[in-house]
Amino acid sequence: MSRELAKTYDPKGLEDRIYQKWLDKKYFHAQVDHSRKPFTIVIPPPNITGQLHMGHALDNTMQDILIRFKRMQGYNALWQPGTDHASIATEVRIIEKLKEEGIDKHDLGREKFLERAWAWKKEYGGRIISQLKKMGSSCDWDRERFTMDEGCNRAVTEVFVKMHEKGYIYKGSRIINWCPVCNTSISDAEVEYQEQAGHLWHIKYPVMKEDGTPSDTEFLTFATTRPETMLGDTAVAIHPEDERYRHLVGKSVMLPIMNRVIPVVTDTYVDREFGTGVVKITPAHDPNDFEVGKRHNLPVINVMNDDATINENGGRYAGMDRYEARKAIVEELDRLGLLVKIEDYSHNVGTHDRCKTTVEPLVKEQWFVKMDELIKPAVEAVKKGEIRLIPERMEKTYFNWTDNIRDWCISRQLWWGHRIPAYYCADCGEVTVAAEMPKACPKCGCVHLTQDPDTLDTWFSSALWPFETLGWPDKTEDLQYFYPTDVLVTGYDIIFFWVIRMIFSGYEQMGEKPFKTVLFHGLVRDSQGRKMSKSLGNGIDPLEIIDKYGADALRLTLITGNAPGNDMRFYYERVENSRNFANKVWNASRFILMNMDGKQVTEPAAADLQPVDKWILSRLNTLVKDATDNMENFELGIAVQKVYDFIWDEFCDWYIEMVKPRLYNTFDAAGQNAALWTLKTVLIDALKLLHPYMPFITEEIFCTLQSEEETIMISRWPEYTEARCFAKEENDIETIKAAVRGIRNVRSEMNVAPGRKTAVFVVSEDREILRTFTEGRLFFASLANASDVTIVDGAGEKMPDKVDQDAISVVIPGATLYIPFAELVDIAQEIQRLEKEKSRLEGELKRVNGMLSNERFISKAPETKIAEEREKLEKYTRMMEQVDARLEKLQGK
RNA sequence: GGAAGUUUAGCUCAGCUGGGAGAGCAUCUGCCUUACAAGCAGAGGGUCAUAGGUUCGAGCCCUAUAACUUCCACCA
Repeated sequence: MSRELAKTYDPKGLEDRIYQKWLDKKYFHAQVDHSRKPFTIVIPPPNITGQLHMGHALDNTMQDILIRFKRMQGYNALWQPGTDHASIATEVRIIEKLKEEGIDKHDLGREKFLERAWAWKKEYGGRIISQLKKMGSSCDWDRERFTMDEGCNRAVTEVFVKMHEKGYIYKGSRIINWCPVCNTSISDAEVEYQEQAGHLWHIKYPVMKEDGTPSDTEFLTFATTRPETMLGDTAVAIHPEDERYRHLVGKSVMLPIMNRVIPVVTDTYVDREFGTGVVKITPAHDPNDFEVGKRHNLPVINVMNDDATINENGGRYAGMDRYEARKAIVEELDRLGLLVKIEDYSHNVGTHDRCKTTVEPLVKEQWFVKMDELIKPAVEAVKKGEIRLIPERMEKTYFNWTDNIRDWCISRQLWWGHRIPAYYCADCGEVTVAAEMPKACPKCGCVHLTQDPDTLDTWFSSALWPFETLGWPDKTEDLQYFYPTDVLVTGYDIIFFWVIRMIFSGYEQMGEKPFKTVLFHGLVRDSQGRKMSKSLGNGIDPLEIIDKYGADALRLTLITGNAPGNDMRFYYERVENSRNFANKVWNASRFILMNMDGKQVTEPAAADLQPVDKWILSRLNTLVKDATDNMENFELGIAVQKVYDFIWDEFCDWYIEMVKPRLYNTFDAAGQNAALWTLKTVLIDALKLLHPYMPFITEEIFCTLQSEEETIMISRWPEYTEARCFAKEENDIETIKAAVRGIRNVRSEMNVAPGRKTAVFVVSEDREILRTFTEGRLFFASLANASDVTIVDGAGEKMPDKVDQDAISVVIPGATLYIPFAELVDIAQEIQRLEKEKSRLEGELKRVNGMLSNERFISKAPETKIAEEREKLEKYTRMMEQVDARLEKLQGK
């Protein structure tokens, strides 16, 4: 590769080229290697219907950072990719598409429908993958899996059969959530409650008299939000201790319209305080009523069809839609004089999270997973810290769900998905659960067997993802080596759907946790804090951002300034800033390359390294330690912020500027070499630290800089070393920086034209400080815009009188700087400036003295802290003396 | 009804185990200084929501309050 970089940073063209190179070189591929430690992440498989959105972008950026970091640290890093068939989401999309063509799913038939689905998968399944590649994701694409591939199918069947044998999976008639639009049952987790404005209808039923006829005068009044369900009422309930209704215990009421006599039952479920303290009981259409019905052996009368129209049990309302029926029934009750009143009422209505249709609780026969036993190891694991959730507070959410867990309804009346491996005998009705269809009914021996038409909840297969992708149910070497995985990165919004289910499945099937750590991130919202959604049209397409600013800039934007589990807002300004940073890195590198041009840069002798070189090497060394520590603790945003600050502030704005005079001094070859070597060394390590966050630009620069190296992505992660701790040099350079800042400050304050250079006198009694300035004289002069720097030993030499009188002075720790401005100096103003500095120092001294004179501080604070404060006291005292001396001189004039 | 989170500069947010309040953007001043105007140098701007408490010391820990957000439950 050439040793040149284009003049301006342009991610376009560069990123695709580099990604292709990585693919060609198989850098992402991981295989079992017992000489190295594995580090594994399985991707949350994106839906095949999906398009890359900001959530994916964030999720995958985080995973890629971790994987690249660990890979560089020498781990055998595997990022296992794949996609999810997304049963219901995909099926809904295909139905929509068929509808456009005027085709009904049922007319098409199951087989043809599945053909369409697989064609869909073929067409769109790869789209999201290519989009993930645009992000720079270093997944092992050779291992790409799909939740409905042959291996996953086997895993699903195996788990179903095994859990059925153990009694964890059963079929039962229970009240479930039904989506009348998608025409399927859904799990509790898929129900989303929405507050809706509705009504509370107060209705009365006539009490039955002794003679078996309904009373004209005695009624029981209650309130309901769903009057249409009265068609299925099989009782009216009151609280057993409710004095108001004691006389009605054991009696019956007449259910109007249906003209059915139904009992008055007593049940503690009834809240005496709410409404009239009377509840109508519809066991077939309300989960609570279902329970009441069971307790009192009430009949369950289902009055609704699957499409939420009233069925034949609803008498003359049969065939009517649920909301039409509601209206008509209320009207009829009104005509009958049984409608007492209508109140406005706002309440929560369960809707299907996919289509937002109001779900209908229905009694149906479905397959369930029994949760009480299965969940135990999953609870223990998090309690004992065997699985760590980040941030920790997610544990509360986790336990809130596990503590109130109910059996999981896993059967769906859908076609796209894993078909339930249960077979029914047409002759004797025997149910056989087996991996394959039995040749004959094991009970009656006949051959009239049919498979259950239902498929499984899409999360049933995702729950097995961490081990099925590594070869389970076979005992593969991969599984042995890469499982359990290390980190799961995902949004907190699917903790119930996915995280918990993976955990109990891992323990149940593997006898081992699926991952050690779960790293949660929040939602990426728009700049106004709203969720990005199609209906609002406020979504920002990551691909557009990549096209305009580059994947590196997008990645950096998503990972900075955000704590785990917190939502973030997306701003274009922030992407611009990230892009600007990339440009900064690019240009600094270009500068270094330009200066290296034609020169052989070699490791300098220790003596050739100047304090500035040691300073930046030492600062880098500290950065390596801090950033690595942060990354080990999953504090990715903090880590990269430190790298950012180091590169932009310390390296570019200070070190490069400090080193320029030496680079331009062609007479000192050794000094030049030391400077170039330091520049290059620091840049390379900084690039490495940045690589996981901004993989493309760092690769491009690294390879240009190190023409003999093929890639940065498997280069060695920098390590902290005592050999590069230079505390003294760090201190010295900080002093010079303080001097530079001080001078720039007064120059700016006094509006000195940048073109006007001035002499600077540095006066100190401290030999070390004198030496520091002597060694750094050249760059100090350049940074301070000085025409000439005179270093004066305050202990021996004397300042030239003229300078002393007409100069501005700046006090820094250990030294006083004089800048003779002649005509610009206004003594009164100068005194004022020094007085200001004096009062600042007084404040500091007051604080430090306050602490040090506090006996309790001295006796209780750690010694290092006390020593630190004593040093400050010393420093400020000296500075105060310097200011005082200067003031005395000026005022005495 | 239960729980969690948030409250820090004009805006959006960091602040990791308690030890002198930070960034980006925005604002103001001056600079096209031979890597970078996608830049450089300088400046202004904060009772860290409120009230208590613990501590030598609190943005950080504890208690209460307020506002906003989210999740869970679903009293018809």
